[in-house]
Amino acid sequence: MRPTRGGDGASGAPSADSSTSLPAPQPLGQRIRADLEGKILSGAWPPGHRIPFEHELMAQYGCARMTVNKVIAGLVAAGLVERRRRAGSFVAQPRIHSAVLRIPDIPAEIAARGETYGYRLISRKRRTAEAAEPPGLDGQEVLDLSCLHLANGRPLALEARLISLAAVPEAADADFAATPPGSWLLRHVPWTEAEHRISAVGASAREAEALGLAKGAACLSLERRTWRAGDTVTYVRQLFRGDVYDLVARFAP
Amino acid sequence: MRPTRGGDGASGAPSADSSTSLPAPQPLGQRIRADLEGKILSGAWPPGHRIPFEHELMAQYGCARMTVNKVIAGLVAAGLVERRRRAGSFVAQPRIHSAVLRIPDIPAEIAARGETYGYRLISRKRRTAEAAEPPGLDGQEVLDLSCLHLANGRPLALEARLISLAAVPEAADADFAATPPGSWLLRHVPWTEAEHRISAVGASAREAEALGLAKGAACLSLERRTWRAGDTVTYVRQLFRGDVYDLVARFAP
DNA sequence: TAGTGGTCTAGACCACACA
DNA sequence: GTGTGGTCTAGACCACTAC
Repeated sequence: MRPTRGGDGASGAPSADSSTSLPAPQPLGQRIRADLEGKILSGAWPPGHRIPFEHELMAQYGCARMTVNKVIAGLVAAGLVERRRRAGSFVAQPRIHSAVLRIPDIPAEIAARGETYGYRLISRKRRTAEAAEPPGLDGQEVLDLSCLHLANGRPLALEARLISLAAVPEAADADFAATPPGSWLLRHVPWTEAEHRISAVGASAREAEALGLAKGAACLSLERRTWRAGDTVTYVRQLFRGDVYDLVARFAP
Repeated sequence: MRPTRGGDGASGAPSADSSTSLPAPQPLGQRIRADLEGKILSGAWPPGHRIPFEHELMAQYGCARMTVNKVIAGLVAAGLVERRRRAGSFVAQPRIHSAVLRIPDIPAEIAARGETYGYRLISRKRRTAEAAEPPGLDGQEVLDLSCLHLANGRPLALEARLISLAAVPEAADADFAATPPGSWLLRHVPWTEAEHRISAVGASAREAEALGLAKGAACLSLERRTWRAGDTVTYVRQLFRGDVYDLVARFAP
């Protein structure tokens, strides 16, 4: 026995037939993972196809069941595979349904575009949220902020934000005249859940003026509610000029 | 030794002291996972905090290292934890930057809302894509489809789609008069990558007429390019009525 | 009822990063 | 060196479920 990698026996023959002189420097699990992913993503194993049983893969790769089990568990976590007891493991139906949407901090986004970020605080009020307002902040004391994000000196987005002072008391002392509230919150508040709503709306007269647009011009509205342990931390509505801002999501299963 | 769950020793006493008559029906790994997640999501362990070493968790839960290793690997896959050799494992910085955006099939989306789905094929042409067109289909033969999605009989979205006949030759024979191309493709074509672009635009005269809107009305534009192994499979632009359609993304780190 | 995945163990050797 | 995570093993018992 010449333990190639593992603790004792099994040798784990990295590749039963290393036809082209591959010393297989890659961990065996990763090689199995790459093999299975390749079969699935190339379409060789279409959705619904039953992948080999764990004991078959064990024999095929000459490894322990734990090894293939961990690999398949990873594929399940990645949404590529579904498992059913007694029946086997199957290639999952691809779900274009979900995509990873990058919603960067606006300052970071603008910097990434190579433009100069500008920020202006429009108003800052401390008040009690009313029942009719969108987030679940009824009756709570909130900080009500309005601000403008600029790229290369031109208005890009108008932001209206409520911060719960019950959830984030430190916000009362923060200097939002210099720091955008989004950036400040990202650094100061842990959160457990967020909901985004993306829609297209025509700018109101007031909004159009702030953004330098004509009334009714198409804008992208991004609303976000953030919770921590069931309590609403903040609600924000960002209104982007439709002519200069897109959201892009790149997704690989 | 009374092997409660594990193979041989360790006993793994599901709950060393079942003071309240809890038989701990939950697998130990899931309990550890829930404990660690709770600490992270509640903010008790803020971003950057070092979580206990594997050998510490082993001792704390009285289990094998493989068990805690698998748990932490899962947290890494979920983006909650980062690991550095020799240094330890750390709570990852939360990234609001990315959210899981559900982009369902339009028929499924409408059905989920409790409305009746309707579909109308507007045009179907077979032609050669020109160089100036958005996707990377220059010079390829494509199927050029235009169709309308309706909810409760009212127009909801206008769809323009190109399907590469090189990548999907079967599409030439598909009956898109009855089946929306998106649903057909989901069932027939594996894919490896997709890119979405979401923007707000004012409807053109032609688009406004198809959707029953006034010219210039704000619409949500969803563009999607889908690849398989580097080749563009399909490009689609769906134009939703801004007044009746939102995209919602719910996200937990 | 038989066979699948679900979970767990008590070790082991290795690579790597830091002191 | 020293200690961390990275990976792997050769078993084991259990729960569920399709047949």
